[in-house]
Amino acid sequence: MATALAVQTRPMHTAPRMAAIAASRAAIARPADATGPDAALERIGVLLPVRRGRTVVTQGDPADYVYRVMKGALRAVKLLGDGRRHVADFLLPGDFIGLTDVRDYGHSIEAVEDAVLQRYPRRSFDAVLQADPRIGRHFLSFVCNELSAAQERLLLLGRKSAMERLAAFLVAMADQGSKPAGTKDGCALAMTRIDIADYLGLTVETVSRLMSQLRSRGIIDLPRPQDVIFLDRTALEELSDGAGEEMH
Amino acid sequence: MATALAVQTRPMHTAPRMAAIAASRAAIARPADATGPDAALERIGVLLPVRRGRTVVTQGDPADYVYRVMKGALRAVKLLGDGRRHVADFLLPGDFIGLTDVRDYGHSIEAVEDAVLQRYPRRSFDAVLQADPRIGRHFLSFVCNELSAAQERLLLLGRKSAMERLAAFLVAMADQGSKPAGTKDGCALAMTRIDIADYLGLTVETVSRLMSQLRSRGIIDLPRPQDVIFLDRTALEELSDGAGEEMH
DNA sequence: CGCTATGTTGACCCGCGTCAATGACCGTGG
DNA sequence: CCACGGTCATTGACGCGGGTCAACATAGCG
Repeated sequence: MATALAVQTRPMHTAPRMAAIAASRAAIARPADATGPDAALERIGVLLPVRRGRTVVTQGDPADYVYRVMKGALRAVKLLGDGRRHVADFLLPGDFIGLTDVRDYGHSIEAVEDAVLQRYPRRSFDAVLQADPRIGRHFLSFVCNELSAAQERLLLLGRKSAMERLAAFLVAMADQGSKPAGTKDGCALAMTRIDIADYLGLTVETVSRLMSQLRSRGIIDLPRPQDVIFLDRTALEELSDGAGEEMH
Repeated sequence: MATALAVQTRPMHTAPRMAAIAASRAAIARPADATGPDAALERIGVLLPVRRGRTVVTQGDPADYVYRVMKGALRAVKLLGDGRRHVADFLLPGDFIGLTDVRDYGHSIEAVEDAVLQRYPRRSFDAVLQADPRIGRHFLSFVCNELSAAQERLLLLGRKSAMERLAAFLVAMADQGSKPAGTKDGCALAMTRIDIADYLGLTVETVSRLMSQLRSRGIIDLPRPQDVIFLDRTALEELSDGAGEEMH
């Protein structure tokens, strides 16, 4: 999905410290590619295993490192003072957890399941960007895709019903990788219902009820809570559109 | 699914968590500066006046141009097939439109009021980026800030009440420039209630009712629908936090 | 001048949140 | 091995915030 981005300039004298950010999933297993960021980054990175439930970075802490997800799944969480919780994103292999030209992390990052990260000191990361402008272009492209995805999510949170959100979520999860063992179509959800609810702007109860409803309507099967098997993907996709294709 | 992130929070007390609207406007009228993007872009751009209500680009059209807002205000709109409407962002002087590596525009861009844009052919724009890596780094920084703002807006749409959204919106609009003539604090709203509602994920009626409620509580004054005068900014800011500061 | 877009307000209602109870699963310790 | 406590998921009963529908006022504009 394309996106018209609105980007704002600011006076040049506040020179931005370069940094990395969020990137769309980049090919991790790709063979060494001198033009991509992979080769250059590998040299400055350290592998870091993370156990399920552990917090990698905390919202508000100084952003001294950039991370890249190699394996597993994590969540980016924001909290409000009264306990409300928002999952800004789920991070999967290839994603970057990083920084911008700002000093502090904007979210806490927690492991949804056991994960492996690669960690780059920010200084080194900046140096790599500095050394090769082409890498900067790659990241610009990545971040633009991130922004585009975030804006689709704004539409979802701002204008879609609970069922539309959940159906879209399930389809997206299925399209992006892990499926329940030995099934043709579906998704294996590493995260809990609470995480899903906080990601979709709903409550656990609503997510749970909608899952049950999808099952009773014969659209999905739920052998276990975390395994969703699609019995009727077309129906799911229609539900995610509100049964009306996006209009241009 | 989207992915990644880890961007920051805004320089805080000003315009807390309001999206892309806030932040420093670009120094458009600034004298030529050889190190910034302004000088290089000026040479390839053409001035383009746009009347209120006119559509500059249409969602789904090929993204052949990049625009920069020089004057006025525009909105980035997405539509769903059943008529639901979502305003992804308001674009103000200094903002860029169409900055993406994707082929098509993801939103329609319409003028909220008479505006002036500068238009750059994408080819030329890319060439400028190519020619000077520093400009690319500036844009990387800009897009990161955009992404960060979008993620604040995700929190707003996903987890905040109608009043919190409106209060945050008003404060952000006030912090970002135009005030009603001859007042100390407040904001002049170029957009309609419908635009505000579609931006905040609400309905016109709700926005209107909340405005009236703020007035009857003595927090704002509304001499005209589009002029909001702050009688008690502190109260507004507390409302925008849900009366509980963001927790880290 | 009407005509249409916009804003405000009221009455009603429904989707989803809230509160509560129950059961399944899981890791831990006796 | 089972007992036990904690987390997670599901389901029901109920209520409210905000959406829907409708009426009316106001303002810009041809």
